[in-house]
Amino acid sequence: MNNDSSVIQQPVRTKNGGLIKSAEKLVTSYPRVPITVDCVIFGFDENELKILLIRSDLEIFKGQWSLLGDFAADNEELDDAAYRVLCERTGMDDVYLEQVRTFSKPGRHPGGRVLTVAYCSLLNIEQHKLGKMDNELHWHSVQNIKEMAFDHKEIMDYCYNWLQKRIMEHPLGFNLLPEKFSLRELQNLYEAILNVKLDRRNFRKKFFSMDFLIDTGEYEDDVPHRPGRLYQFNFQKYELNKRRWTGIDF
Amino acid sequence: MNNDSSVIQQPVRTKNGGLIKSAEKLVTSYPRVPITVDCVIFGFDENELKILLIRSDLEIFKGQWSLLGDFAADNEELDDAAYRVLCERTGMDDVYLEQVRTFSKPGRHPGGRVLTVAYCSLLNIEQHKLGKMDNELHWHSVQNIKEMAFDHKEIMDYCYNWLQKRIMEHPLGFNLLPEKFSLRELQNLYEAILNVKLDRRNFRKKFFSMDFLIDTGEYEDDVPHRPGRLYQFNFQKYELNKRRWTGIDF
DNA sequence: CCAAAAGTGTTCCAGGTACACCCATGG
DNA sequence: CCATGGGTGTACCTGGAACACTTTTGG
Repeated sequence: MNNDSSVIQQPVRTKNGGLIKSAEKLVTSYPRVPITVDCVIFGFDENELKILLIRSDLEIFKGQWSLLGDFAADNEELDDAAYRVLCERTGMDDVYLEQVRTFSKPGRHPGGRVLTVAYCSLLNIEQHKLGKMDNELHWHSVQNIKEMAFDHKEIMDYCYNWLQKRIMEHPLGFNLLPEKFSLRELQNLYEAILNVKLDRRNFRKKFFSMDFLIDTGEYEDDVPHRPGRLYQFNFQKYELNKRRWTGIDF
Repeated sequence: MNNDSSVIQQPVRTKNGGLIKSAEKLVTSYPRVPITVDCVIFGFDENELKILLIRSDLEIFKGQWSLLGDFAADNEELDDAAYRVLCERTGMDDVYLEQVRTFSKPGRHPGGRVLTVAYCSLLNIEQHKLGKMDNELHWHSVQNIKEMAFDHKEIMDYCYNWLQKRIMEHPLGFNLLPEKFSLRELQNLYEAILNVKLDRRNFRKKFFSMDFLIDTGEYEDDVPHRPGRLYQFNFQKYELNKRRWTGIDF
C-alpha cells in the first residue's frame, strides 16, 4: 500500500522532494495476482445444516466437490463479485453475505498462484430455486463432506467455525429460516449449527427474553402433534437495539 | 476458484468430457490485480494504545500518515508478506500477527485498483528498536489520529474494533506488555484498548481466577508508592487449556 | 505523617442450568 | 386413549457488579 523502500524500480520514483508523483506508475510496478471469490453458502433443511456445492470442472479434481466461486472481474469490488456468484446460482437478491477471510497459500490452486476471498452466505433453501444447475449444483449436508477440490474443505471448515461463533453474537440464524417459524425449528437450527443439544425450556426463555420475536398468532399445520406457534424475527427492533445486544450464551 | 460458466474464453476450455484439462490456462485467463498487505501495528506506551505509522510518500497524500505495507511479491504468501513488512520495520521476529480483512473498494488507491489485506499486529514497544526510520516512522496515539492516506483510517478503525472484540476472547494483550508486568499495567492496557474504566478489585479477581498469571515474586521498582507485584503470563498453560477458555466478561 | 496506589472480602443481583408436569393435536 | 411434542415455572448456583478499609512505600 504505502510504498516501502523495497519499491526500487526507477520509473516509479519520479520523485519530487522525495515524494512519488505518479501513483499510476507505482501501481503498475506491482506484481499482479489472479483473485477469485468463493462462497460458502449455508442453508437449513430437514434439521440439517447444508452447503451448496458443484462438481469441480477441473480434470485434476475430477469428481470432487467445489465451492461456488468465480474470478473477480476488472475493477469489480469483491463483495459485488461474491454477490454476483450468489445471484447467478441461487436467483436470490436479498441474501446475507459477509466476507470471512482471504486464503493465499501458494500451492492452493493447481494452475498457479490464485488468491481467494471467502464469503459466507446464509439463505433459506425453500424460498429459492437454484439457478443454473450445471455441474450438479446441489445441497450437501455439512457433516458429511469429507473431501473437496482445491483447499475448499479448509475454507468451508473455517467458515463453519466462523458461523458457529458469529451466530452466538448476532441473530444471523433467521436468514436460514422461513419468514414464519416455530420455536422448535429455531432450536433445531441452533442445535444443528452448534452441534449440541439444548434444553427446550431454557432456549425458549432465552429467546423470549431477548424480545425480538413477533408472535404471529398463527400455528403450525400438518404436524402429528400439538401445533406450535409461529413467530417472525423483528429485524427492525433488532436493528434499533443492537447496540445493547451482547449475544447469546447457551 | 471453481470455474464457472462465465469463464468462456475458448483456449481455456480444452475440455475432455466437459472437464478442463489445463488449470494453468484457466488461471492465465483470469484478470490480475495488484495486492498489498497493510499492517496495523499496535503498541502500548504511557498508558495509551499506539499505532506505528509512516508518512505516505505519494505526493497526492503529502503529509498524511499511512500504515506500513508493501505489495505481495510473486508467489509470496500474504502472511509472509505481512511478516516481512513487520520485521523490516520493527526488527522483531516473534510478533503476534493475524489477518483481519481484505479491502477492495475500487477507488481506494489513486493509482488504480489495488486490493489490500489488512493484518493486525501487537508488539511490546520497549523491546523493539524501530528499523529503517524512513518517512518519520513512529508511534502515534490511536485516539488522536483523524486522517490518513488511502482508506487507511477505515482499515485502522476496523482493526481497532477487531482488537477490542478479540481481546475479550483471547489473552492477546500480553503481547503488548513487557515480560513482567504489574496488575495495574495490565488493567491500564485493558482500559486503554476498551476505552472504559474497570473496577480494580474485580479486575484482579477475574485475572487471578483465570489462573494464567505467574507470580514472579518480584516487585515494581522506582514507583513513588507501594510497589506492586510483577507477573508473567503463562503462555504454556494457556495453550493447554484454551479449549475451555471462553473469554473475559467485564 | 501524608500522598498514592497495592492489596483484600462481602453483599447483592442477574442470568444460566437443571428439572417435571399438564396440554393440545392427530391417529 | 395413546403418542408426540408444545407450553410453562421453580430452585439452585455461578459469576459479575458495587463497594471500603487497611497496608506499604517514597517523599
